[in-house]
Amino acid sequence: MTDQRRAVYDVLMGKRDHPTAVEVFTRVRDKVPSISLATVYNCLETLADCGLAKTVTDERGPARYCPNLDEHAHFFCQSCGGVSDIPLRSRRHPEDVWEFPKSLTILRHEVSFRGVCQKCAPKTKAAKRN
Amino acid sequence: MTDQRRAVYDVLMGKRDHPTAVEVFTRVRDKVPSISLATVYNCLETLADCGLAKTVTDERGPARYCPNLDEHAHFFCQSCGGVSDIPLRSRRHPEDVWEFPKSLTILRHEVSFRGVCQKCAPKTKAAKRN
DNA sequence: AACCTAAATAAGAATTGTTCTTGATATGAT
DNA sequence: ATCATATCAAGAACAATTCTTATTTAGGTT
Repeated sequence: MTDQRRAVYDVLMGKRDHPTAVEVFTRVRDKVPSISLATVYNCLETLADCGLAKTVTDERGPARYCPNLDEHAHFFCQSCGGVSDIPLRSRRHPEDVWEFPKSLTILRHEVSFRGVCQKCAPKTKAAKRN
Repeated sequence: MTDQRRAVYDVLMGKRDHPTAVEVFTRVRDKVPSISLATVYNCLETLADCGLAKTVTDERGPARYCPNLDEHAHFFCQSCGGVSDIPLRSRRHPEDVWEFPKSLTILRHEVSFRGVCQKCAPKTKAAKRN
């Protein structure tokens, strides 16, 4: 545990959103001004490997990092780019919906939903009228 | 519909796998030797926009293109990089498993599973013994 | 407390996959 | 045939990430 890792971890836990590596970088520089972006990438990867954070990707956009360790999916707003967590229903599993071939060993899954968030819904309707 | 789009479409339909843009490019050059990679990207994007193909992404790897238009998820083998389709159980929906906030308008979803395929399972076990 | 070794860091170059720019070509309506 | 619009090829540009190298640091051992 180094100063840099501690600072990256604190930044991630301090604000429960889904920052990119660059966003973490700008936030963490307040605490450790000398930190480099490469180190932020390294620290985030280390935290993810340790199970202290999750990596989230929206198509080909920058990777984002999520401090929520519960099993959950993600929602991406097409309009504002916002990301939010979607919880699993209790006692439900992806196997309830998808038919897994027995020959496959499933180790993890990543579920992403795309659409429009509440805040953006009015804008989108207005845009459709044009 | 141009020669290039037709050729890209034929290539995608001709082999039911999940090629990257570069793989499509090398296959399609047999038919249209003068085609450029940028045009392959354009054609694939056009096909995806028309609903004739789906775009599939595995974390930060290259985008892949899928000719299977049925609703399905994807499985990525961590060992060999292979991609396969996972069908939806009949009359099941993601809402059965995840608790969608009513405030969100869900337009589409993307579900990815990761693990080890049948072919790679023995190798992986052997590797674990080391 | 000084020393040692492996691991982590900073800085910037390099890489990867994709998108953009430009001028040339082709297509379809008039 | 002419013109407007869309597509194409070629390669430059771009964004996000990873790699390389030299330096620094953590943390265990004397």
